[in-house]
Amino acid sequence: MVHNSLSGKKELFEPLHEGYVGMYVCGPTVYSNVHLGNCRTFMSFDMIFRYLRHLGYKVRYVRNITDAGHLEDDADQGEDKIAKKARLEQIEPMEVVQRYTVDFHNILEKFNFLPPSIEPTATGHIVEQIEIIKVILDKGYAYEKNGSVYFDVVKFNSDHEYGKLSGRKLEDMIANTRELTAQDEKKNPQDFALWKRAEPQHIMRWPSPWGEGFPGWHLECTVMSTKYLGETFDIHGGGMDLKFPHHECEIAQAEASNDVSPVRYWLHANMLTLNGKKMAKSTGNNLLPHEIFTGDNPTLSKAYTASVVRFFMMQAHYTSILDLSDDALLAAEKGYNRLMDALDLLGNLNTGKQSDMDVAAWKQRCYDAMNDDFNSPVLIAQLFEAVKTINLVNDGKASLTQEDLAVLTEVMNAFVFDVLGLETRTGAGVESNKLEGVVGLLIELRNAARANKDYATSDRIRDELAAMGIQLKDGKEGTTFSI
RNA sequence: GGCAUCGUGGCCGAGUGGCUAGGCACAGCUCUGCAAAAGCUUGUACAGCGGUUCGAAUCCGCUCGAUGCCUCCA
Repeated sequence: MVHNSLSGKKELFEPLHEGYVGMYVCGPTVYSNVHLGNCRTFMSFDMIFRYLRHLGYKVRYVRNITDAGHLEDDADQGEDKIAKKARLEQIEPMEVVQRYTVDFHNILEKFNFLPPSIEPTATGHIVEQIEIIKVILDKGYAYEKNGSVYFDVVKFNSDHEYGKLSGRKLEDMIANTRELTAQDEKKNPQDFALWKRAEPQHIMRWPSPWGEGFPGWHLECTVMSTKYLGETFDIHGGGMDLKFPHHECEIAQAEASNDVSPVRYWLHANMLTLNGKKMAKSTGNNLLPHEIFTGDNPTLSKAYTASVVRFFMMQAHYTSILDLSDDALLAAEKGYNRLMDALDLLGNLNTGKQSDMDVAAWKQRCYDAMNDDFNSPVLIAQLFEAVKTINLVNDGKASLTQEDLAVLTEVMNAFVFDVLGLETRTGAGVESNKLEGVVGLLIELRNAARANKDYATSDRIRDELAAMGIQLKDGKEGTTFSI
């Protein structure tokens, strides 16, 4: 079952071709550092991609990079975002693209994203974009004006339905349009650009039948999705904010050129807010992904690992608004640690003659959760049911048969690592090995002091390490530490 | 102003017509030289007001509030 934005309901998911899934997700416009909310969207689809693969589907996952054509405002009067940034920073447009594409990939790698099957760029598909504009022009759903080509929304709406995805009616939109200045070229304010004439100072430009220019936003997604997935494909994803106008325009372009509705299931990931408010650079209520890893932001009390953030995001359903705050991350970190502690125990549990847990039923509940519109929070609740059992078995208060433990281990690993994409807490690296040695020595000294009842010394070691942020944990099998 | 989504216990966050979500925090217990850590146990909430129903957090209506889009932002 998936939630289809087109119908507003949960529908049974049936791929177009049995065993295969085509999925397209609107990628970033690479003109600045990737937005944390954007990361959440991609993480949701990464989880969906992972789960579909886990179920055995052969998935072709296409996520584009928009490196041209995203105009500054939807009145289509603005300037290409990338060109603008390049001008401001006095560098080549492709230098901007390169810099932020690399940043995007770095951040996603930290979050343990699976790479998509294809990651096409808008600039790599200028020819295809020009071709589709010709088709739309031929069919009469677009018009050229002074070297620019606009999509004729009113014409399209006369024999198609514009606004069906976002629940808007063209008449309402016309009634609510503000007066915009310099709206001379478009027949209607709702029309959007397929091709924009490049002004003389514009540095991103390509030749076309209508003169030198650059493609309009929306078009690259239509072109690249149909090129790699076909005229109709299974899943189209993106952030909720792209529902209108971007996805609406994609539907219009595809229907105008191919006469078929392009997407069977529209999936929209909801927004991420920060401390209850939307993130915006202008208000300072903003948090960059790398600032979470360093803790270098006024809203955070400390740094968090990528897996903790990922766990935090997976604890909310992808269609719900999620509010990020320091308290919420702190809580998520503890829950994540508890999950990982249990996973560590899994390898050396004693098995018994009977099981105090119905592992088969539990496994089914895990799949039921994910089959219900990828309900990762319910899945996590189930995983914690297993954590409880693991801890009880570890304490000798419950038992599992060898077979059940094997199933439990397999299912836990599959969901935690393969589907949710979490990673273990690794302190790998030379520096941390040294640190481990040093702290290990201090632990030895402290335990020696404790054996001698020299508590002044033992407490001094413990408390001073604590002051440095290193916490000692006395367990049954000895003392461990965490930072 | 229009459209959309949503308002759940101290906090985060599932559920969506009758049966304990889960995590964090708090409390109690176990463990411990004392702690911390860890483990176990407990906690009965659904914005407000009406309505439908044998029964509503869950459906309908209204009010209030939030978030998103409509205008750059995922």
